[in-house]
Amino acid sequence: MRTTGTRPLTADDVVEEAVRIVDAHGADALTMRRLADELGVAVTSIYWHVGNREELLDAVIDHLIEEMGTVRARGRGSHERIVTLAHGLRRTLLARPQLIALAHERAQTTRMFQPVQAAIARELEVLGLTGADAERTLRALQVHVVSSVLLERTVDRLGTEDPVDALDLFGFTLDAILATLPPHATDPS
Amino acid sequence: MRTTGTRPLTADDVVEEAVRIVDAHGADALTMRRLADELGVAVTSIYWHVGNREELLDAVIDHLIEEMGTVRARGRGSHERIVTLAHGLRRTLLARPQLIALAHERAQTTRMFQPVQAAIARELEVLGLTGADAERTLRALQVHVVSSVLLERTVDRLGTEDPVDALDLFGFTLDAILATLPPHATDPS
DNA sequence: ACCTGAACACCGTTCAAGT
DNA sequence: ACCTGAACACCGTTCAAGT
Repeated sequence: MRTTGTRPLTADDVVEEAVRIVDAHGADALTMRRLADELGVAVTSIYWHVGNREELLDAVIDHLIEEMGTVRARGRGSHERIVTLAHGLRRTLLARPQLIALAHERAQTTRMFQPVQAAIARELEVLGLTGADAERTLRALQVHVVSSVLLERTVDRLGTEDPVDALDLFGFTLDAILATLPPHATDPS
Repeated sequence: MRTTGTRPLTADDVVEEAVRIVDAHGADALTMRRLADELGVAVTSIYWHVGNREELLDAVIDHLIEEMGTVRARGRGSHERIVTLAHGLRRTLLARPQLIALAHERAQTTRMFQPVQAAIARELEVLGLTGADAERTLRALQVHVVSSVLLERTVDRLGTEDPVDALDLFGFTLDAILATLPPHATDPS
């Protein structure tokens, strides 16, 4: 809630309140009328600041991605560093289920991968992977992280008695992808 | 459109018309009023047959999955047969974008994997994989197929100049997963 | 530049009433 | 058993009007 002073409303005020509602109650709960109420303003004034609901939701995605702290690589070997980056991003994203749902709805999923993209590309270069090969591995990792997170957020409970743990499954395929990479010269393996 | 006779409306009539609308114009276009109009009936009569919109959408998913033809394994080796099953399911699902979107929205994604589940499990058994190990590989393949398809339907064009082909990417990770499997005794490798 | 109320064209759902 | 119209409580958006 913005301060109750006489300062005029800004687009940022609107987006921040929208983020608050989406975070707390999901994207469906973000109606223009509710948003206006929460801001203590007429519905129509929202439109002056953010255009319409579509544009507002895109702004909300941007805001949520910016809020995500930087994911850091750990360990010495590049394989290990990539594993920690992938797991780190997965964890960070799963903590923001509304972002995941929203980004998917609005076909903006790949933007969720950006916070680690450069870091992983750097590690691939250390491994001597460049050009099309690096591109392909990078995309494979992107699809794996983003889509796993996408799916994990919507699993219907399977009929099976002995459910496989999602984290374990994530690591399994991640390892399989990394096994296609060349071992690093200074890798202690 | 059902025949214009005096026969009373059935739940199947409603679901079939709903499938038609979803297939042609997407799930958003499926409003109770439009559906009623298309059936030449009052809105309220829909509720008598299918409960409400939620239940109707679940029925639509069931219908769409049933409509999907059986995916068949090809080739002699189990590795090859699993590859063809995975690719076949992927192709079949991608031909039904509305199913994918709908199933995801309604947290029913894993049902899309059912048409090939038993067939893949059989191949894993041939490879000597049983119990928890088989379960894990099966789930990894499920996550891979379903989530790839999920993501592929919503890719925002990436900024990169030289886009990696989605099919190639799918095969790349699929191969990586299969590389973790034991080679079959009678496999001609 | 910023905000308002009224109005339009939609939604899903309920319910009492008809045959 | 099956279908109806009226009504309720919502939506997003536009637009002319205010300051």
